[in-house]
Amino acid sequence: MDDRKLRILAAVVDEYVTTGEPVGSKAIAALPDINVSSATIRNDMAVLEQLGLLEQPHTSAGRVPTFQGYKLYIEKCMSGAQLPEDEKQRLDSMFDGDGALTEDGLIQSATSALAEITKCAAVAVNAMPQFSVISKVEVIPTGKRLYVILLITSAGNIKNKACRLEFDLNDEQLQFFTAFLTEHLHGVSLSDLSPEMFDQLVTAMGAYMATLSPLVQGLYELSRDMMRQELTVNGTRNLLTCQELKTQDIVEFMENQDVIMPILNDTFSGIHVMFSEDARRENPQQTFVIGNSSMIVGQYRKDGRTAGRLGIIGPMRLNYAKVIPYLEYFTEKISNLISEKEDDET
Amino acid sequence: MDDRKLRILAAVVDEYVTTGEPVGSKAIAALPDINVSSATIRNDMAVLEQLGLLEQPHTSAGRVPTFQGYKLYIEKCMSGAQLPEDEKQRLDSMFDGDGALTEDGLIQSATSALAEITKCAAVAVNAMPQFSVISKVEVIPTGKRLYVILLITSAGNIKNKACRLEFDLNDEQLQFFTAFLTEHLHGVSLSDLSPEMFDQLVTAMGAYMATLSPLVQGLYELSRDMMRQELTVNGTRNLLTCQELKTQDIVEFMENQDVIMPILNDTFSGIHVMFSEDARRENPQQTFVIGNSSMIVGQYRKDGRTAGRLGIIGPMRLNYAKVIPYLEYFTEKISNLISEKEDDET
DNA sequence: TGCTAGCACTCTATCTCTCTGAGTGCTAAT
DNA sequence: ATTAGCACTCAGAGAGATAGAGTGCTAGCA
Repeated sequence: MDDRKLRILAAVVDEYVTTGEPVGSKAIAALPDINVSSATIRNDMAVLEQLGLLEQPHTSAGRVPTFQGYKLYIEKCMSGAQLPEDEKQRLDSMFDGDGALTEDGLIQSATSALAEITKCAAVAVNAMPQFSVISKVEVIPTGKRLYVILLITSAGNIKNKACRLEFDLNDEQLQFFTAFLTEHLHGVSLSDLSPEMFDQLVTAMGAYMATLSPLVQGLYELSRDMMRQELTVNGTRNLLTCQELKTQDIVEFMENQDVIMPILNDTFSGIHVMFSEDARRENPQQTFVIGNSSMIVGQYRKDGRTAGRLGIIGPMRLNYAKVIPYLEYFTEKISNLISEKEDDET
Repeated sequence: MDDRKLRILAAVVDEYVTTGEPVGSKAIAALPDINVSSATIRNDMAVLEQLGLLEQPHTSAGRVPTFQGYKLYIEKCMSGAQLPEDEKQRLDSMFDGDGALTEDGLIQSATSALAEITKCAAVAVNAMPQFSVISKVEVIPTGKRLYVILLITSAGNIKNKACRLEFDLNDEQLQFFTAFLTEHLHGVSLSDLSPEMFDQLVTAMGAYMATLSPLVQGLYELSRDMMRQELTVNGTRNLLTCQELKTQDIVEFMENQDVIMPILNDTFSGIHVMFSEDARRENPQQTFVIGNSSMIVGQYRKDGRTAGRLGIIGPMRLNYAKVIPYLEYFTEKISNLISEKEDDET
């Protein structure tokens, strides 16, 4: 695999990515940094095709990269692609405005910005929040027999849930319950909460059991709610405009977005590019719903530990050299912003 | 407009709705309850066409209803269409399960069920919540310089927001602030909250002003958040499978769902059917983004007063006789369930 | 040995032409 | 008022024909 062949591969990818048409030998010969004739290029292309890096839609058409071609391109031809400095600044200013942004908010803006910029779908999941612990449980009366349970974790997640009881609680009961919950749940990891544990809680309440068990039930549901990994998807509609993706597939993905969860969770460190063809070969039960698509995943960290993943789903024909730096930027940015916060708090 | 012509119109609509093909005179003559020859039907159809109720895609094709044809059909030919009793029961059981369902939850299940059943997009908005009043404001310390504001309205809406202060509050400050807020805000209608009012609040706090103003700011944002009418849209993807709707239009709608808000808010009482062609004629700045579509809107009530609207957006070629009873059912069901709750509470 | 010019060949996309059949409108008969 | 019959229209499918982009191969050149 000499240098010229790599340059030709890169040229085919670049050209195809921008035009969407199969690339012929003449078009490549016309490029300024290629100084051989089209015949030579034809020979090289034939070799690249034998290596499985290029393919022809039909005999008399130009060449198109295969997913292996893209892989090699990403690996060898675009190392160190960077976001221009002014673009970085433009994006930075987008985040400057609101210092009080929550992690959810950051993920929302990042995915929607990524989707907008790349014209792809952008996805994110938080890491399994099993290690965060309960930092506060509060029960607040809000109306006749109506109570709100407030659950707050060390990771700063807040959720509430309304509960209706059979009877009103008096102050003593309320105080007992709040104290009871704080005693038993403060500092407990979400992953340690089990139905059994809640059963034990209910029995441990003794005389209050009957009255308060709906609240415990509510609390259990709330904790389950918090345990759930949240999948954020933005810009799926962008995919509808790519002709190389089947509308059918996109609709299927819209209807059943969760199928990408295992893929997102499996990814190793760094930026990872996957292709649907590839995935289908390794793992016949199609987790990758959309044919001819690729998925690029990176992770964001909170104080050095993976806190979630951010990715792009788009057609295989994608401007990787442009898109990957953006993804790198956003994961880095989110990591900084949420870690900064944590610093700030402790 | 004699009875036979109406029957022919109905037959064309029914046939076209099921097959999607223009309907010819022979097809109608073959129907059991039509006992005239195809030539007679041709004559009648020509009249219906002159009246603007039917049209031909091209000279040698069958007839297709115009939106005015659908209108007349809905008005004259399908009065009293009802949901079969067993279907009602099936749906009833869907709601039976969870008595603790919130209004939001009900809207979610109703729109997704409607979307599923009708294969259209289902939409809902709550009525402007300007009349609900604040029933509780709470400030809860949750970490170093970190506070959660909890806002609850008489309508049972609960929202929280995290706020970070410059300094920690001591107990006295916290108590003062809670009492202060309760005094000034309890029973105040959301629509009366204005930036000016919050400014006054801040100045009225006197010495506490500097410390607490971020909380007041947070509270203001929270109240704005609650004032927002929430648009729920479900099943837009269903529209992608209708060939008579342009993908382009659907994508535009997905990107900018809010444009239907004014339409939803304008509707009068009862079930209302609107057609994009119609709307475009009356109101050239296209609020109805999707061409060839129709929108059916009904309202749900809470204790007799309109509490929100529920609607379906689909192609003009829609089985109105099937869909409208479903919409009626769901609006009625939601009205009952949320009103029941209100009874229960007061 | 590596590169290039030239040429015959392949194959898709596009255009035109024709043909078929569904459906109509009109007229004359019942 | 209804119907049978007939000529007419027009979209859509199918069949060639054509153009042009791109290839592989061969022979010649540095």
